[in-house]
Amino acid sequence: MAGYAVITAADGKIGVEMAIKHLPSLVICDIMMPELDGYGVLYLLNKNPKTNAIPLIFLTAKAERTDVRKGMEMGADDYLIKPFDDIELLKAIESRLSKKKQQEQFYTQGLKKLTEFSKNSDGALELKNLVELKRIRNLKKGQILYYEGDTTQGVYLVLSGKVKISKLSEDGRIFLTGIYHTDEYFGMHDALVAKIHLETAEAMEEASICLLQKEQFDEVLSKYPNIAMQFIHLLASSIQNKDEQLVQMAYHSVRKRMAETLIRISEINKNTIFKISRDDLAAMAGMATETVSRTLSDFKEENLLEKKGSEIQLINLPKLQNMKN
Amino acid sequence: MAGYAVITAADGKIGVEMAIKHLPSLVICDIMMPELDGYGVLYLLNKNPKTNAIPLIFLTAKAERTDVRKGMEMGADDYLIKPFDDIELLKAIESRLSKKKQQEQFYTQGLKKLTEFSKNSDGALELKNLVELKRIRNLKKGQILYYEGDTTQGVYLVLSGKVKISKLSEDGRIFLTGIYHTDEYFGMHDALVAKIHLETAEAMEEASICLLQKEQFDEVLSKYPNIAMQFIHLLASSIQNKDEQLVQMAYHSVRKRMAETLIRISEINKNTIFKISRDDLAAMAGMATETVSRTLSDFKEENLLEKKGSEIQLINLPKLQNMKN
DNA sequence: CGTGAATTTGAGCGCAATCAACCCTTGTGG
DNA sequence: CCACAAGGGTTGATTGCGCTCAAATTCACG
Repeated sequence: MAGYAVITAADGKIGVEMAIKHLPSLVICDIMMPELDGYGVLYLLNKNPKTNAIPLIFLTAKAERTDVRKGMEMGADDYLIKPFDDIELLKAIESRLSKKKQQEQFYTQGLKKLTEFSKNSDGALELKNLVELKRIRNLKKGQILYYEGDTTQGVYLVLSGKVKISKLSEDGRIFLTGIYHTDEYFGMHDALVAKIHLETAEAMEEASICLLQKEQFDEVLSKYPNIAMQFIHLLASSIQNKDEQLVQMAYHSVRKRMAETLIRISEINKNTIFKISRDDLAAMAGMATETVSRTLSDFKEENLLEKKGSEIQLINLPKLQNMKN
Repeated sequence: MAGYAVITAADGKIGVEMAIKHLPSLVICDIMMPELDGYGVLYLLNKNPKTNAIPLIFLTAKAERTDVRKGMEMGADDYLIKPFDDIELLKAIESRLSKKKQQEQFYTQGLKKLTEFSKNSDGALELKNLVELKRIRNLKKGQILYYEGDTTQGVYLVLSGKVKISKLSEDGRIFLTGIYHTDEYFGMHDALVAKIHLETAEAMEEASICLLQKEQFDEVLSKYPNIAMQFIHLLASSIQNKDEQLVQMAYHSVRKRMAETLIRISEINKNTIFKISRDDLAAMAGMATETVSRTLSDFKEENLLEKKGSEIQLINLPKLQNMKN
């Protein structure tokens, strides 16, 4: 009655097949289903590059808080609980579809960045084709984009929000190798070298990212040297940073590493005030969370910074920069 | 009488000017001179990209061992002591010039690598012009190619031998960020990003390297995308290695780091037997030399490796790889 | 305003750096 | 041919930084 063309499926498995076949504008999905449950459907659709940008709404009787959480955290776009109002459902659908419209504007934004990226407009058109609306995904805070071991799909461009890239050490400890946000690219190393991700990508806050498919990315690079050059510069400066970090990890004391990490974060955020969890700080500086806590308290004592909750404000940057070892 | 065209200069300063102006095939130079001594001449000629591949012979009364050492270590190609035989001098000259001829063959070798490098032969010709005979330099063990803070000249290709790249931490400790040998490129990061070297390059053994000038390198990359792609891959995989190393530095015990470093070296040398000083090992693994010594002794106890002097032979690779933390 | 998660503080201890002495190899001069 | 530096490598003793485990406290969020 609302004018939508609807395709139905009897269970999760069939639903996924149908979705891949027909590529609908939106998926509405129950959780408790035979063959494959709703979480499975969401997982599979997210995994598949063809379908991972299709909004998905859960419509289910599972009303427990944890169920809702789980669904949202896995990347569902909405969560309706049975019994439901028809108005409610239609509103949710409209809201999702209009959000997708908004992304089209986003897309123009993203494109602008891409065209700026290649100063000489060679290849800009190609890049335009690369950044397809379909490839834009929204991530919730804490949502995982890919895990270590997942097969690579391509290179990602952050349109908004922040994404952290981490690596697991053998004994399970986490190390943050990078934080990326608006207009930055990540996943290049994995996509270009290995077929498998060696790192995990997780959204640090609500973020939207855009996938440049590997083959197409490769093609554009081969065709348009000036774009390739930009990426070479990007990679080269990243190597310098990492070398610098290696020296720091090797020889600097916890105090100095903490100071350096704080400065690095303030540079990433372009602000001396920022929010970050102690765990993330620990994973960036390669130390224990407790030690982070202690060191920050010390720094506060010494009037180098101010902190309330997870918000940190650097006060005495010069002193932090010249922290003795 | 031997048929050489000779240009003379009254002192070191004039000598350098003449050398830069006329670009001779060979320089013969005294050490004790007014205005600028021989070491200064050698330093300046080595520094200048136009003259740094010209062979230089010291011909001097300074006969002390340390003088000879100093001269040779700074990169002189020969050292004759006054009073000298004319035969002796002519032999030295011939030997140097013929060595330069040999380099022409080397040059063909280097070129082969370069053309192989770009599978599709696009741009091979350009690269050929890049690798000019003039740009090939021979380095003695321990000789410094550039220091942190020197201005960059371009990208280097190792033709033979090994070159180590190191970074100084603020308190003067050294960290090895990489070891490069035959057919590998280094100095890219510095040349492409900064105008100044952020790392020090030193020959670990007799080595010969070839300089690809920055502007020309840039041009070739811009013109020939497939070559650029190769470098992108190179850089990307280097980033992965460094990320891996960062995790190791952050969370692994000295024992584990030592094991990983040993394996890395054996992979670089493609051999389980290799020679390396404890200092270099320490600088690679980011620990104290004494600790390296101790750990190696432990490993020997456990039959993981054999060592005599600075030669190490890995015996139980699997156990080293699975070293517990 | 309650609840679970995040953060802070405390106590204890083990690993690896440091300082120091000693050993071994290598090359050199008498 | 031997003695003797000199540099690299090894071993010992000591110390303190930062990790771990544990408990208390604060924060965020519904």
